[in-house]
Amino acid sequence: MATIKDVARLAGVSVATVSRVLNAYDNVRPETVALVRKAIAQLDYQPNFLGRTLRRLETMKILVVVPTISNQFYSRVLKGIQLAAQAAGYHTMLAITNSDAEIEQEHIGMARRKLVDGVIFLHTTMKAAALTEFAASCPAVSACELVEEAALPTVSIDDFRAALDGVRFLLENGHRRIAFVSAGGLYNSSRCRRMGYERALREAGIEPDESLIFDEGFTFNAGKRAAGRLLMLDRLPDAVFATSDSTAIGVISALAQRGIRVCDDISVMGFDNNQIAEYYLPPLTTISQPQFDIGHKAFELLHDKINDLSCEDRHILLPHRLEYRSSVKIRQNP
Amino acid sequence: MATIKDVARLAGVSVATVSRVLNAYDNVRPETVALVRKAIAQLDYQPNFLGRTLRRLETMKILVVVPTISNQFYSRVLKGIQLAAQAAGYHTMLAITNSDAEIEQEHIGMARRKLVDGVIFLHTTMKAAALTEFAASCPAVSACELVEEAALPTVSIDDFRAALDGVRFLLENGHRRIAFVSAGGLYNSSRCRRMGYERALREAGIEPDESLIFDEGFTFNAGKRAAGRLLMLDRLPDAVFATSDSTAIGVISALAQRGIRVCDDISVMGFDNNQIAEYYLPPLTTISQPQFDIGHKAFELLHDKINDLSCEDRHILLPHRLEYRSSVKIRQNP
DNA sequence: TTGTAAGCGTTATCAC
DNA sequence: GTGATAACGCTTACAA
Repeated sequence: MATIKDVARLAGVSVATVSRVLNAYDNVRPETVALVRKAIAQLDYQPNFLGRTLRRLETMKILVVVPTISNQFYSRVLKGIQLAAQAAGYHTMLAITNSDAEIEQEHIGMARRKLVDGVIFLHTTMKAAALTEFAASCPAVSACELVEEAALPTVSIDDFRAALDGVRFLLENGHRRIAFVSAGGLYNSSRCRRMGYERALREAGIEPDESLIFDEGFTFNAGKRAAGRLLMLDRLPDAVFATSDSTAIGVISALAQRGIRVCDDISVMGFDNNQIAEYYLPPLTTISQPQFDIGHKAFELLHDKINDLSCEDRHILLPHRLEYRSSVKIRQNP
Repeated sequence: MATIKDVARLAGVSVATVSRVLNAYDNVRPETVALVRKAIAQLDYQPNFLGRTLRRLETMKILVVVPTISNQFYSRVLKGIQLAAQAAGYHTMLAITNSDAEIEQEHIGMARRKLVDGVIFLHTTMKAAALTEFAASCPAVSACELVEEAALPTVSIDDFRAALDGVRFLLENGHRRIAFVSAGGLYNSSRCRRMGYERALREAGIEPDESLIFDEGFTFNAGKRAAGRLLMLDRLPDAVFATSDSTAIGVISALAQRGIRVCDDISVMGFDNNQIAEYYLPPLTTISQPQFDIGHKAFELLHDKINDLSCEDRHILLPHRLEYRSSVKIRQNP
């Protein structure tokens, strides 16, 4: 493998000059540039970025810490991050944690060992104090989760508001007994959504009923488990508000096996607006999150931090949107 | 940020000794080890891996080049890779190409610039010659695609055989006019599957009919487009063999909008066995690929190459399996 | 058992 | 404009 020295020797110049050419400095004679270019081509030389990295103490890499990539929600956010990162010349590394706090800790050691310039957390389970401590030593951003007390930039939707809107929609359409299927208290976003759910009920004069609240996780299987528990109730609720499309689908699929048809017998609402929400049968009513934008903005915030560790921590809220499809029975206006 | 020098100074030893302690050499006096450990703790020292990386000329990183991560198939393969890599002390980087050859080329430059120790391609669109050339300069493995003529290790299922089995199953159950919906000639795996499809038909004395073959891609949308074209035929086929679950779902969903019910009116078979195949309504009959194992094996092959570039190129075929679910109408035995 | 010093491939700071 | 040369943080002969 040719190095910068080989190029310098062949071109009859110093390594400093080669470096200047490589980095497009403008204080090199055009003839010299040509000479160096020729040597580079002749040797098929590719700069070794490790040298530059060590010298500059920057890796041009970021780490994205994500619970899973099996859910399309994360792939879309990742795509937003990746495109923004790429445009800024950064490469993206991925750490999958399965929401395991220990694995999460292990991976963020990478940042401390200078393997990456910054970290984006998606739906982290880290608590405010830990996040603050970490962010003090390394540029970091929390996406999808707004942890108000933590001192780091965040970008997410307004989860409270989104759940409020969703449940209000169900109530407006005549559904009164509404079950809530969520990932539980592990995530701040889940807690906010639950508060939104409860607020909407109380607004309608309904006291939240613990027996209608199911914390099972955010997977297909979680939905299936929740449906199993729903079926053990004395009577089915009018509607289910699920905090992810996967969970909603798990619920619908399990109910279908018992011959219960969604929309006719019970309404189900999802969250995220993954592609499958559109293609499922029945298509899912869901709260749409701007997944790509969340990712894009997350990188932007991180980039700002990398360039200036002391810059202000912004908390960005992006808009959600209720996407109506036929999994929810609506009141017919006469 | 403390460096190895700071630790050495504080512990009153040389940097060489600190390095020995860090790398757990056994020729250091226990008292000295203790001294160094104390200094490390006191300074909260974290070794900067860039130094080691440059010195050893190894990054302990691999790059996975993948068309998309929106399809759960890839997330599962990735999980297999990542777990195997992690166990061997490697970190995983991700490059998403959208099957764009140019983007693919750009990313593999990373390997040449020594940013990674090796590359795994998932469903690459690179041709045999290009793969061979690349693999000659950098440890590389092709997963999901068996490119027989290329000189690099591969791991995949036997795509010809898998399609053969799938279509035979449809034929055995009385379906005669069978449409084929695939990603087209871009991938070698698609070509093999098509050959399997045609072979199965010919075995049954049926001449493949070009008007029943649709090359639209492997997304939900591709399935939707294919369904649009299916509906323009004089009469619907008995069954559809789709080469991915997403495509199959796209087909089913679009047909449903026209009131055509899968299983009763037409049978649809998928490929991959993503989770959604189990949770869809109707649940999908599909060819199951051992996604996790493909990923795991791919890393194993790459690891062998990294340790010995001259090691033999193995072509590993992993077993597939037909998963029967209700999207296919089966012949009732009397 | 420990220390000295030469590198790994770059870039940056000086001189000239 | 260009060239020496010192750094970046670490590992590893070799010497002691």
